[in-house]
Amino acid sequence: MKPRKHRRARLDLPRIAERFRKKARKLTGPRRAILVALRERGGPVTPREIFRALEGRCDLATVYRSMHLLETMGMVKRYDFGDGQARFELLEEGDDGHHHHLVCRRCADVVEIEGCLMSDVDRQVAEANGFKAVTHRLEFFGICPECQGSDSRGENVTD
Amino acid sequence: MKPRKHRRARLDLPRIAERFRKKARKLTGPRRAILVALRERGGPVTPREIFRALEGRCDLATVYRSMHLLETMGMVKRYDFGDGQARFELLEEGDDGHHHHLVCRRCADVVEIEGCLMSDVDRQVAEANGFKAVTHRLEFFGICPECQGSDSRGENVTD
DNA sequence: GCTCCAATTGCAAACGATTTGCAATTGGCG
DNA sequence: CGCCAATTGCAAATCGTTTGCAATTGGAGC
Repeated sequence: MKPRKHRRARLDLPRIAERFRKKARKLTGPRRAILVALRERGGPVTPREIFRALEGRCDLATVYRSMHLLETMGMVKRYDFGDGQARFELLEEGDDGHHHHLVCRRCADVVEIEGCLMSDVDRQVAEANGFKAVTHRLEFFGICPECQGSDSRGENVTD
Repeated sequence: MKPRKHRRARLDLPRIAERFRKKARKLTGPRRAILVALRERGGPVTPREIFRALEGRCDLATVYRSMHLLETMGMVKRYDFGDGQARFELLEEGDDGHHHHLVCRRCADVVEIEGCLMSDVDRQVAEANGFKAVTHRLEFFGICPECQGSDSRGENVTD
């Protein structure tokens, strides 16, 4: 069995209900289910995957709407692996989710890269170009250990 | 007038025709026009922008098909700024196009960042995780000098 | 220059991810 | 327990991109 690749954020429902209440939002059945599904996975998940995991307990449109809400509430972070679908990762409260991923081009398996290797590059880039509020988007792509043996073509995640 | 932000690759038509011929491809009117449009811009362009620049001289589907072809021929490089549309940049022969961009979140203006600041990070990431053939995708986002004065909300390119 | 045929194109329909309008449903505060 | 704004499901709409197909066109060979 492979080692766990993603930590599973706690799901402090009372605290979450609290955060919803503060914004006059409801902690509904579908939303609760989505949060659970997100925690189950730990890593980045596509809306469709969440939808499938929910087995009819919630509509796909609702998943999308919920992801938007959770994103604005800072409860999930959106990632883009360049394959045309968004991915969302549950965040611990207070975590800004700034880290990067290493994605297998064959099996789409995702490894979390610890720590942002680019701490001050944003600042350098900002200064060098007169920009403000510079952030970046960085993801790595490669072939994972399991896929290195298998012969060339598989599903391609990106590039 | 703003300084030019992107170098304009030469358009050595005879040489290009040569490269097409070698692959039994035709250097057609639409393709020639697309190449010219790409050179005009210099920087990353969306298929739709190319289409508009061509003013009916070629269908949008043809633009897409051409971009695929040019990409496989190594004549353009595809970039993803996370706003749901692809961008393509004309490459000089021999250039692998590996550089990054700084995109204004307000006006979508793009500045080229010289040199890849991540020369050996790919290798480090590969080794640390047992992956092979690791590459990365990195783009910066911020607010450009021109947009820093204008008050908050404008069109949002990403994030 | 002219022929011929594979490569290419335009057009319209198909697609897949995501968004939205709307009427029916539902949390949660009073 | 009731009310009402927030939310949901469903279907239709959007948007970027791809594809099927019949008509068109480069360019290699004559």
